[in-house]
Amino acid sequence: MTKKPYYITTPIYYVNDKPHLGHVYTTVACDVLARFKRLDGFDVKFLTGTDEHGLKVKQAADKAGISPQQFTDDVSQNFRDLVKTMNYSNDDFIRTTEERHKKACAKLWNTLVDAGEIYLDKYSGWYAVRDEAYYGEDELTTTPDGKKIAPSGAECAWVEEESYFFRLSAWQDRLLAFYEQNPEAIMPETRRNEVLSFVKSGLRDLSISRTNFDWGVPVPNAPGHVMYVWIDALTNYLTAVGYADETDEYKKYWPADLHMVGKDILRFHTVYWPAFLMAAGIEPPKRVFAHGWWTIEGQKMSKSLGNVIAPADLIARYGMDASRYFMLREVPFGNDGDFSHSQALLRINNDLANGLGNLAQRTLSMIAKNCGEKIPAHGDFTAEDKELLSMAQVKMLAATRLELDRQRFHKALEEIWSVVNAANAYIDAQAPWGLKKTDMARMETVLYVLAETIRCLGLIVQPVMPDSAAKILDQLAVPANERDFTALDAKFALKSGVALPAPQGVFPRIVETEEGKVA
RNA sequence: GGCGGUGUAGCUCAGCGGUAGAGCAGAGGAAUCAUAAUCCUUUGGUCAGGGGUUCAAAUCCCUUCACCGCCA
Repeated sequence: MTKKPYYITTPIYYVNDKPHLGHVYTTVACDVLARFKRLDGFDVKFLTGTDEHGLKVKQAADKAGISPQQFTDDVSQNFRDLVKTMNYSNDDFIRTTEERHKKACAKLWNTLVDAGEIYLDKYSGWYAVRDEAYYGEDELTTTPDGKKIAPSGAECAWVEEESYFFRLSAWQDRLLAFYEQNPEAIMPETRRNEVLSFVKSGLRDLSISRTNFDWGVPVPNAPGHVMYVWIDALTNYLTAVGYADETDEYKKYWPADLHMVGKDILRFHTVYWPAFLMAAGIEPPKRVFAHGWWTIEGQKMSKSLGNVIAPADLIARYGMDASRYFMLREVPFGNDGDFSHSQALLRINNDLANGLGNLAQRTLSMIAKNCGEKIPAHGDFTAEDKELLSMAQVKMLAATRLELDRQRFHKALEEIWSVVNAANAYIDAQAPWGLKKTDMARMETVLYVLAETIRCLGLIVQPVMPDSAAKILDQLAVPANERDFTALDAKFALKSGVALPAPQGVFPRIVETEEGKVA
C-alpha cells in the first residue's frame, strides 16, 4: 500500500530578523504535525526556509560592507542552526537565493505571462523602505521638516517606476467561488471571514516587479526588473517540491496540504497565492492556517521592551520538550496567547512532572522493586483494566487524530491527558501497594496495565515531545521498530518477562529560583 | 466610518433553545507506590447592561456599553 502524501510548510522567514518565540511557535506546530503524520503512516514532506531578497537585505549588506549573497549566507545560518537547536524534523530547507528557486519563479512568471495575466504599466506612490510597502497620501503625516511618515512610523519617499502588474482584479469571483467550494481552505473561521470580506470589497491589480533595487529574482526578458516580494517568496512552496521540472515529487506533493502562517501574512497566502496559482493553472493549497501571536507577561513582544524570547533562552529555562508542550497546550491554536512564567510553571509542573512524569515514575519504580525489573505478568483483565487499555490503545489515537487534523493542538493534548488522568485514578483505585500484601498476581496485572498504558502514552506523545517520549519508551524496552502508531494496537502490547532498565525521571519538576530572569 | 468577532466561576476557556460546565487556583477529606507527587469531595456565576420572541434564552431578535481583528 502506498502511503498518502502530506505536504506541510512554514513560512519562509525573513533573514534580517533574529529567530524568536514567534518563529519557534510556527515551526514547532508544523513539526508536531509532520511527526504525527509520519507516525500515522503518511508520506510527509515538511518544508521550512528563509526569504533572502529585497531592498532591506541589500541595504543591510551594504551597511555591513559585504555582498548581499555573503550577507544572507551569514544571517540565514541563524535559522538553519535553529533546526538543530529545536530538533525540527523538516525534510528540506529552502533559501530563496538558490538556483532551483529562481528557476521555479521564472517558470511561474512565464506561465502567467503566457496566460495573459501579467502586463507592464507604471506605478507611483509613497514608498516606505522599512515596511517595503506603499502608502496612500491620506495615510501619511508630514513632519515639520517636510518628511512623510507612514502610520507605522517609517519614512516614505515618492517613487515612480515601471512595474509589471498581475491582473488580480479579474480574480475576485473565482477566488470567492474557491472559498465557497473549499470551506476549510482558510482557518480559523474568523480569518476566513476577514479574507472573504476583503475580497468582496474589491481587488486591485497587483504590482509584482521592482526596478529600484536588484537583489531579487530577475524578471525574464525584462532587464532592470526583479520580482517583487510575494511572487518570489510564495513560490518557494512550489520550488521545494520540484515545480520547475514537474518532477514526480511535485506531482505527489502538490497541492500542499497545509501552509502554516502567522496572521500577519494571511492575505498574501489566501488571496494573492491562490490567485497566482489558479492563473497559472495550478491547484491552490488545501489549507492555510493562520495562528495568533504571543504576548509576554501580558505585554507585546518588542525589542524596545527587551522582552523578546530567544529560542535558546526558552530551552535553557524550561527544556525543549516542555517548551513545545507549553506552547501548544496553553492556548487554543489560532488565538493569541500570553506567555507568562507563572503559567508555564503551573502547566509544566502539573501536566508533565506531576501528571505523566509521576505516573511513569511511580509505576516503573513499583515494577522495578516488585516484579524483578521485568515487564510484569498478567492474569485475566477486569472491566476496569479493559476500559483503561481500550482508552490508551484505541480511543486516544482516533481522538487525537481528529483534533490535529483541524490543528487543534490544545484539544489533542487534552485528549491525551484525559488518559493520563484516568491512569492516575486507576492506580489509586487499584492500589497495587495494597495488593502487594494480599494478592501479588493481581498486583502484577495492575502494574502491567499501567505499563501498557504508559507505553501508549509514550507513543502518542512523540510528535510533541520527541526526546521525552523516547526516554519513556526506552524505559519500557519498546523496540525501535515498534514506535509508530500502528504499534498502539494491542497486538504490540508489552511482553511479560522482558527485562527493563532502571527507571529514571523523565519530566523534571521546575523549581522556582529567583524571579525576573529570562522568560 | 464599514464589516466581523468577543464579553459565562478568582484566572483561561467550553456550552450556542430545554434544570449553569471543564481545567487551574481556593477549601475539606483519603491514601502513602511516586518527582512533598496522587485520588475523592467541595466553595464559587442575577452567563456585560436593557428590551423583546418563546411554554422555555448564555443560547434567537433589537439595543446600549466595553474590548479586539480586518478593511477604508
